[in-house]
Amino acid sequence: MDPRETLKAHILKTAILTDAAFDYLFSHFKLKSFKKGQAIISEGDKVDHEYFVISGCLKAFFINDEIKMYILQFAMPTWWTSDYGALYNHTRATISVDCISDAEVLCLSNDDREKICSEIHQAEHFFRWRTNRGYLASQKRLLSFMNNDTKARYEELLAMYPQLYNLVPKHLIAAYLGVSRETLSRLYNAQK
Amino acid sequence: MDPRETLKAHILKTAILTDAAFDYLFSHFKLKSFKKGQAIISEGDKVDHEYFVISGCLKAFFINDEIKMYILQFAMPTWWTSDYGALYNHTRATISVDCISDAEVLCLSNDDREKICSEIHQAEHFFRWRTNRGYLASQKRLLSFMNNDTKARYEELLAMYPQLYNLVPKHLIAAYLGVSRETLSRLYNAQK
DNA sequence: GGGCTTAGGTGATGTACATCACATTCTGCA
DNA sequence: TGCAGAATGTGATGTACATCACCTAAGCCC
Repeated sequence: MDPRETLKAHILKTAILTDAAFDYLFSHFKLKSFKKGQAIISEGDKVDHEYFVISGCLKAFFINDEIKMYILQFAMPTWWTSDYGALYNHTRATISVDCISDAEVLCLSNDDREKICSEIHQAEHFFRWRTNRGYLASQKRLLSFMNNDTKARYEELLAMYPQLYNLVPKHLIAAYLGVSRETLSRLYNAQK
Repeated sequence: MDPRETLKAHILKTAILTDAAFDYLFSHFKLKSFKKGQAIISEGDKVDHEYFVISGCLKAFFINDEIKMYILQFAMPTWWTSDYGALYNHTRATISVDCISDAEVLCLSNDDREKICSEIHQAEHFFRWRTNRGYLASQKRLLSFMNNDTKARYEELLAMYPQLYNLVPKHLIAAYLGVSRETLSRLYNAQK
């Protein structure tokens, strides 16, 4: 769970970096610890960092008309999260991020990412591939939304992240699936 | 509508390239023309190219259990499309691409893209930003799916792409919105 | 450890949508 | 130009889900 080694192993899966280059890159990250329930990005905030999860679990979510919450992403260790729309377009946060459990994250500022990307070709390569994976995951989820009913999406989610079942309260799973907590409850309590 | 100038203007919005570098990059693209209705990628195909639309309109879609079609993307001029999952993971196409109207596209192979990205840092930069924009669009659409009803999504789509209303048959718009053609028909024929 | 907050279950009811069925128009092409 | 197939409209009916209302059980906190 060493932050430096976690990030290093993660990046070296897709990029080739000398130790010196990685050390330089790593010097731009700041380690922060958060408590369960603590907010990292709140709606309306200025957003200038993205976050790499070392331990714990975050959620990135959107709240509409002050009532309903939709979860865009559960961020587990080695996942990246932020309000990327706000981060890239320099607008205020519409997506919030907070901690489902105590968590440690590595923070990287938008400016530093762009600086590193322009200085180190392989860093740009890494971030291209990371974004690409995010794009494919998002597209897959979109298709699943159009194509599958709630039950199928629920089973798909648990098959992909079995830890979630114990880690995350059920109403948050409902908010990820885009259904009411009542519907989710009825789903897995149904006879058969 | 010169293909070379269209691509050049598109790329120079996010990357800095000398004329020579752009010429080199451009030499890897092949121009192809397609007729309305013609398939570019069919389910089960080996996928090794992505496509930059010069003129016309394509659709990228998924068909489930041989019956229902879901449209992931209408690709208009200066848009990129492919089955990126298959392209990056070297698997067979699950997403198909075909032509809604006659179309001209520039084709770039996966190998050539990776080659260019490793040779030209600014090309890697461009493709990172392109993917990033796709990711943000996909995330926005996902949120819209969870948060808005069909009518709101229909109006959102037409506000963003007014040309679609005349260019694209309504049952394809329904397939993009993820509702039945009947529901869409009733929606905009409703009194008021 | 009593009370308060949060998570979760369950019934009753309403609604947006799918589905099926069929009618009507449009369009391309032999 | 006339016909086949595609696109579109519309009614009747079924269903998955939301919503509201209320209940129980499990943290958590001074």
